[in-house]
Amino acid sequence: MYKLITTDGRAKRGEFHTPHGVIQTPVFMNVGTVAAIKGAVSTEDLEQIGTLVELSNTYHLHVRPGDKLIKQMGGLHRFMSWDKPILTDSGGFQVFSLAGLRKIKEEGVYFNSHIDGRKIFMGPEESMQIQSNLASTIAMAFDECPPATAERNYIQPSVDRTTRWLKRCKDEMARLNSLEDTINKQQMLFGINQGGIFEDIRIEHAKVISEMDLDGYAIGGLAVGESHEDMYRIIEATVPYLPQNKPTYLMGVGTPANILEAVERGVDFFDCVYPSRNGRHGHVYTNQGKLNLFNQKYETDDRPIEEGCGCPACKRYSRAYIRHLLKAKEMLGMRFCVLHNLYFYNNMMKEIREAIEEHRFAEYKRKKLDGFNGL
RNA sequence: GGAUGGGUGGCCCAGCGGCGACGGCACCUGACUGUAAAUCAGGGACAUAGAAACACCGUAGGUUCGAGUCCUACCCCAUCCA
Repeated sequence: MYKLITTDGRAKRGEFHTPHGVIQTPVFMNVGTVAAIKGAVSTEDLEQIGTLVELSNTYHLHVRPGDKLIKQMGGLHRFMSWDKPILTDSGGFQVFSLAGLRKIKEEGVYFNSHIDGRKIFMGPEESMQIQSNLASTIAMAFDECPPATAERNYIQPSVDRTTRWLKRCKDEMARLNSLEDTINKQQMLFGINQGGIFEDIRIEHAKVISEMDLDGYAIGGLAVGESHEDMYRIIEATVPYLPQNKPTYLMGVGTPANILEAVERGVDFFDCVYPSRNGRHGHVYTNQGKLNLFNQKYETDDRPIEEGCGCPACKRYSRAYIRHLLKAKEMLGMRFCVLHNLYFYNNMMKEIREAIEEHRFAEYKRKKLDGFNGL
């Protein structure tokens, strides 16, 4: 259940109530695809860096260790010892990212496993069954995420099929939630809007799926190669056609600047691999922009990544030390960078929530963007 | 003193007459958006921010249209013998 606390322009400050607790929005979900945030980040760490929601992936957990195993181990929450909300992505993104290893049909998608090449079939029903076994808080509908380069005549039939798949997802989810041995009988389902960079297709699709009374709605298929201008234009055009009494989730986005722009356009949920992947690659976020700690100029830099930052890395360690760890390929270096970046994102969302509550989001956003220096 | 093997970017090394010199590591730089990513790409042998020109394989000669590659001498390193 989504409760709107206040608005500031089109920016929304809300609370999303789930069986695993309340999610304060806008929120950034921390991505742990295979039930682990890459970079040796533990569940205790997540508690320290202010993580509100963890995100995992249907396709990846189905391939390894297997959703049935996770069900046998009591579900994803128990398996990874995390009792706050978990959102599972449906495998729809893998239709995009593993494009070379799959075939799309009306019934679903045939993948060749990226691990051992074996055939895996995933359609809407399979995705829901897997997510039900994982027992995540929120399940995502199984969609096709087409690339930004896709033309109208590819996008339209793809979106139509995604709509048909969504109906099948909804029916299957209802069936699974009513079964005796389902772990999370209150599993929620978010639908996904598609339509590439074509506003009319996006809007039409938003209208159709809005009538399906789902728990939340996502905008998918962005940040897949289109320009920022196109991305912001599509968000701005689409959000008003999604239910305002439900959360809106912009999938896979993005940079701190992307998030600020999208919050301003009414988005509540975000996720992105940037903070963790960039962290592993030694790129760290600060309010003055992004630093590449591999750069020689940090060799003897005794300052923390960011002065005044409350993350476990900044409270104690210098840029020079972390650079050394990274250069020496010590996992600790990556770990510090990932912890810092996730803290930075989680903390920025907290600041965003406060700014909206105090109706000074526009000013907050402007100052933040000025500081980022094009981040 | 003798024998043998060897000296090629910061390091390890390929090369066996067409090389303006392969590869790895290290170094420098960049990319990464619902994670096939602790990954990927680019750079540099002298010089340069980069490009062009000039230059390059221990040193000095020689043979050859052409030499890192063949020959001679010398210097250095390693191992063995005295």
